[in-house]
Amino acid sequence: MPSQRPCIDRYEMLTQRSRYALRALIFIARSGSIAPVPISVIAADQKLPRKFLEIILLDLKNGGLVDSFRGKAGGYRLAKPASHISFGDIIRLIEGPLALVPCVSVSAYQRCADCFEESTCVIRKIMLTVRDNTAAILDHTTLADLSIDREAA
Amino acid sequence: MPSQRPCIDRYEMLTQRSRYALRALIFIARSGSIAPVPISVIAADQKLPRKFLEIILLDLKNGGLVDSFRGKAGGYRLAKPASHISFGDIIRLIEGPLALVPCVSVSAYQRCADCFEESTCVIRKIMLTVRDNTAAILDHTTLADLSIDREAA
DNA sequence: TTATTGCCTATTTAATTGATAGGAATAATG
DNA sequence: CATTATTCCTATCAATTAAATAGGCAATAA
Repeated sequence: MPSQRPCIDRYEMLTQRSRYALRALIFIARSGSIAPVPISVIAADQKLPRKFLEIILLDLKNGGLVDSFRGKAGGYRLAKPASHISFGDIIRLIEGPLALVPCVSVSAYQRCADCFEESTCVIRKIMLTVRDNTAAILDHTTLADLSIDREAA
Repeated sequence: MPSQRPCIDRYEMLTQRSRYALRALIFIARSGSIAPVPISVIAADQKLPRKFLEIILLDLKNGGLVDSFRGKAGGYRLAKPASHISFGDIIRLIEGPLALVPCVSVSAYQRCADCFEESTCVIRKIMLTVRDNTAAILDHTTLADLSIDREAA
């Protein structure tokens, strides 16, 4: 085992936050309910840590993906039609840009600190291709594509 | 330096380690030299922190991507033809699996801890598509595709 | 023998991740 | 009006990681 890399697990993967966000939103979308869904219901059904989920749903609210309602009979509801909320939207909001290097990010472009010549950088060229492909897939798939009947089909 | 993290807003991106590894290997490949390239030359040309680069090159050596030679006239050399070393090889070695969730990783598969039913998981379905596309791109591009004349073309 | 080079072990600093805790604000309802 | 079920806010925690630096050991060619 190399010195600074003791464990075998993975580091560049999606965080729990993002996975929880996806699961929560998919659950809300599938519930089809017009009434807001309380966090306790989401947490119980999806077996997610309730308090942690609170923070995530707050981010989703601040990001404009859900609306929330306080007090009794409160909860969370999609802020837009399910067909207008893509995986890309969710992941960009919770996780950050899809790009693997800052210089190919559309949502948060930044020149690499030690870049010599961006236009001829071969790393950039490949990472741009990867980003575009990833974005095409994630932006194309929405919460509406995941309804229960599609699932059964 | 205000921060140890040159890119402040993004977290799932490639680490510096991976970028440094790519740049070092590209430099070695482009040098075309049969004689091993000393780390001091790589670090100076690419402006990489020398001691940090040592650790990275050691990982690349242990991973079978470079051969190293000690002593005077020592240094590093590609362990295989450039056409046999892909971006995917390098990134998997230094960064980890390409997959965004463990359950779609080929090199390090692991069932998600709280997975209900892998076969019907819609998150998995999409992340598998992303992984396959990413892997296709990164595994298809090798260090031989980055020669200087190609660059100029 | 000596200069040059890679190799090894340890340490440092700052940040992030995942999570928990306690309470305040808000709203429906008896 | 009081109760109760909610979201919202602030703070904290432990563990892990990234990025880098430092110092010395080991090998090897000239």
